[in-house]
Amino acid sequence: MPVARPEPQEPRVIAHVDMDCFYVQVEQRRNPELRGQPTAVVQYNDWKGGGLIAVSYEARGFGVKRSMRGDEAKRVCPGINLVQVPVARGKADLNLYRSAGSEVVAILASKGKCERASIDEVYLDLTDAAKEMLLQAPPDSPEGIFMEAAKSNILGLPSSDASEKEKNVRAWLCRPDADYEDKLLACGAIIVAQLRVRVLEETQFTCSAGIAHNKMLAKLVSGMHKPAQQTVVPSSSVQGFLASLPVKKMKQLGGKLGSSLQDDLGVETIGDLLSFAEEKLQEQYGVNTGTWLWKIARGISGEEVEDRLLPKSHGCGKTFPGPKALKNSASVKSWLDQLCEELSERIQSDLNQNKRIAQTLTLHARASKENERDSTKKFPSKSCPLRYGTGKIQEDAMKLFESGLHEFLESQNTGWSITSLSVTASKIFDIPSGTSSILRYIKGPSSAASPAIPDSSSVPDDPSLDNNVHVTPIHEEQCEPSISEKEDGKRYSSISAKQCPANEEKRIPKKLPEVKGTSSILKFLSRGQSALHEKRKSDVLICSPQGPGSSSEANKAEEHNVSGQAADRSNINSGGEPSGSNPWLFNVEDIDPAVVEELPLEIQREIQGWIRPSKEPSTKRRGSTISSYFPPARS
DNA sequence: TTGGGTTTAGGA
DNA sequence: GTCCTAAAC
Repeated sequence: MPVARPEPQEPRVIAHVDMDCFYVQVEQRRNPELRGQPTAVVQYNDWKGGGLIAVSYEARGFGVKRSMRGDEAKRVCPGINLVQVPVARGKADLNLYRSAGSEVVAILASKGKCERASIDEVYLDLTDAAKEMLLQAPPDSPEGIFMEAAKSNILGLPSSDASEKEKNVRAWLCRPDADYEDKLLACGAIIVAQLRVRVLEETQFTCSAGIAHNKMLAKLVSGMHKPAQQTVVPSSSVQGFLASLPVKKMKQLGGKLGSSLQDDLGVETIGDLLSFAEEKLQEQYGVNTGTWLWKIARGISGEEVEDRLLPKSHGCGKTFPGPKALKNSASVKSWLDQLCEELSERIQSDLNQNKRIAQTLTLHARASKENERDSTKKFPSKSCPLRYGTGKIQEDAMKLFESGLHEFLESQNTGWSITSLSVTASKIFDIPSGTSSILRYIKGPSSAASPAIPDSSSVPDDPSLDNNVHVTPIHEEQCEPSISEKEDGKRYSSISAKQCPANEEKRIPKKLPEVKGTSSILKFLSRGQSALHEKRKSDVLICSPQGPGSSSEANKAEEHNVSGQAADRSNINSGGEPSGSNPWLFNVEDIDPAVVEELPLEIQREIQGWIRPSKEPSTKRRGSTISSYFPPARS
């Protein structure tokens, strides 16, 4: 349910930028012969020609719709070019479009706060830039307005023909007698026009945009004049605009809530909402949603533009419709392996390129039982701490699946079939710059010179340091946690030394001190050059993923692993290596527990306080202090 | 076979 | 914290 946010007092300048039929444009850049032609991007094509996921404006002219199949599109537009989404590991591979989206974001983020809203949309908060322009170089003459800005659409600005429209727009954009708000908006429109031109020049992609005083209005109009145009919403035109806007067009009202508004309250347009008291809306939809509805009817939306250029999670999934449904563990496993392979690759590049670590692995599935059409029961999603390494992710995902399947079947002996599978990596945190690896903490700065693929023998102890933990890199399948099934069905992971050949000589930790209830741990430790209490800080990052079975309440996980990662190494696994071989990720099972016990008490206490961050860090500052990233440990 | 694959958000 | 649903593109 939507929630109203407190709105800032000062007027803001917010833009929503939306790429025009983005996937098509990406394909047209790859193959310029497709430019100007009716084109659509389809994924898969064996069944009815594949599903359309993007349609060029030329094809739309023929009546081609996104809801169509390839065959249908061919029927209404025989000349259409159907381009297939790349397939990797038996599933659609969207990486091409993701990276094209990043190119655009990189440009749009240059003028102010930028929020990646989806693969092809961003919000911008241009308030500061607009104020700056108003102060330093306000638009003053109609002729001085450059073309792209002059082609803007100003909501509520009347004009009879095209040439008069442009004249009026030019005049509006530099009206000396305008309100402060309108002047800011005019500057915003100019900035957005400049940005859109840059996007086109540097990526060959066109986009459309909305410019308004809040996200809601910017979003509502960004698609109003497409393609390759922008629309401005002056405050004076808001009420008139909303008065006739069908409720379903409003973001958040496209589904059940919007239907309920129509069916239960007889509300057809946003304007119709004005006749309902806030209290009335609250009793119908709850306090939060009620207030939200009351406000949007008045064009009020306090939602802020988040400063975030990267996605908050990574997921991959695939559906297995009808006859393709998976009916045994072996086929589930092989598909899960494929999905996990892709996921692993993606979180690995996120780590390498963006210095971010994901903490949670979640498995979703849809299932039905044999003989039971419309089995109401849902397949429960399951999650666990995310451990880096393709093999580990595959292993953990399969365990999650099995656990979900048990619950789904409720010990009935019926057959089942899986119609969709997906795995998601979430709770992603920045590794702040200036951190060094667990190696550096444990072994001192010299360890930075470790070989690309070190093993325990190549990382000799340094007797000059009082800390001498043995660390070996993760090798795929090298150290396998054994999962034991208890009577209650809960799983507990444990590790035995003999399963970990590289550590035969070492004692494997039965448990790492008091890392309880957590899935993964990110924690800085401070230490001085030689003495741990020295003021000078050289930060150490440690993250500690466990596996399935260790994340929930009654959990008595007996063992935990830690992986540390050298964030400040420039050549950190550059270029997306197979995840299992990142020499800068370590598992705690590879660390000699005796050494942990030998750590200074101060550090041992720190370790005992390790706990996953309870909330999103309060700020997104990079390189800030420990406490601002990680709230104080509880227990 | 419900456009498929993702991503985000809020509430229980 | 986990899991679910709604919604969007």
